[in-house]
Amino acid sequence: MRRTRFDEWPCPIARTTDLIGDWWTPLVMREAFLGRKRFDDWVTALGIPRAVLTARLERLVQEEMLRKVAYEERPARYEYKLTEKGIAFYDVLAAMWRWGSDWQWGDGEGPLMLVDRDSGEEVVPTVVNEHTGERIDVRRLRVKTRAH
Amino acid sequence: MRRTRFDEWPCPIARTTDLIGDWWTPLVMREAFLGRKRFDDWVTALGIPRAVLTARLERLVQEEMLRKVAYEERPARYEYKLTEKGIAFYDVLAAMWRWGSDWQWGDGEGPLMLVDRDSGEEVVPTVVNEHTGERIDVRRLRVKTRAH
DNA sequence: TCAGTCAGTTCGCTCGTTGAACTTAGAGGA
DNA sequence: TCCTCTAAGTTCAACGAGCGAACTGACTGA
Repeated sequence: MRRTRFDEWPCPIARTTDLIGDWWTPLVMREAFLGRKRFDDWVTALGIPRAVLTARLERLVQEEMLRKVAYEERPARYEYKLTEKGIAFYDVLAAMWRWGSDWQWGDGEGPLMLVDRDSGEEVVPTVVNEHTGERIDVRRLRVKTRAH
Repeated sequence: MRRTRFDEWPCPIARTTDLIGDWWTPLVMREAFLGRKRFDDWVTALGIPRAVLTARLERLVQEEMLRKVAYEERPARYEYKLTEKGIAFYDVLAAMWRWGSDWQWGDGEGPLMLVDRDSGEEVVPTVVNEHTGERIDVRRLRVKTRAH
């Protein structure tokens, strides 16, 4: 049977899960942020099967996270550019980066760090409440239907 | 063939992808944050196939995001409690929540909101640099190996 | 005795992922 | 002319994973 789809569920976590629950997809986006634009860039960098990459890129284009642009006409050659929606997705990767660095290494610190390209200072992603600037305490949270 | 594993890759995004790339897993965690503790709670709330839930709970226990605790001896009955690592994972779900709310609905605003249990005020997750409190600009980022 | 609860397991079916080979359209060199 | 190379895919067989439904085992309560 077909995998249960979540992309019409009325919950933002469910819809996002539907997208990144496709195996490889977050890594395809990670590579896009590292500047990969072409089919073989991803194949080489990730070792992703070509048929899978075809499917993932198609989905990401359809979701308007990437835009497929011809950079050569004869023969037809394409590259994939991040859209505004795709760029915004970096926040999700940054949260994964932080949690993964904190908790997925035995000694409590991952081997890689993010730094500012100019100043060289470390950038440490953290999730806060936009209104207060404070970290979010799940135990004080409730879900509410937005009035329309 | 076996799905390519990312859980030993030296990148926090890859390792986190390996975990949440398992179909259903982020939703299992979402339900844990809503207070689900027992096997049939998840089956009822999500409609997840029982065999899949068994596999997901096993993985989450092995990853130490949930702890399996007997709440009854005869017959043996278990519940699953969030650990510190599991609670920390909320940040990833919050980032997914925010991005999903902003971008996965046509009109730019999801149907649900997070509010403070006491004050009733809206809580809007956002990802910032912990050192500056400012949003992260991907174009100014570089990845660096941590010196050990 | 019989229905109900809970936490799973088992099963047959289908879908998705994998690695390798192949395709198509052109460029550049001997 | 022929050969090799590049880029962006497509095709294919094998196999692992997800699907729904039915079943199990240990108990409880009517």
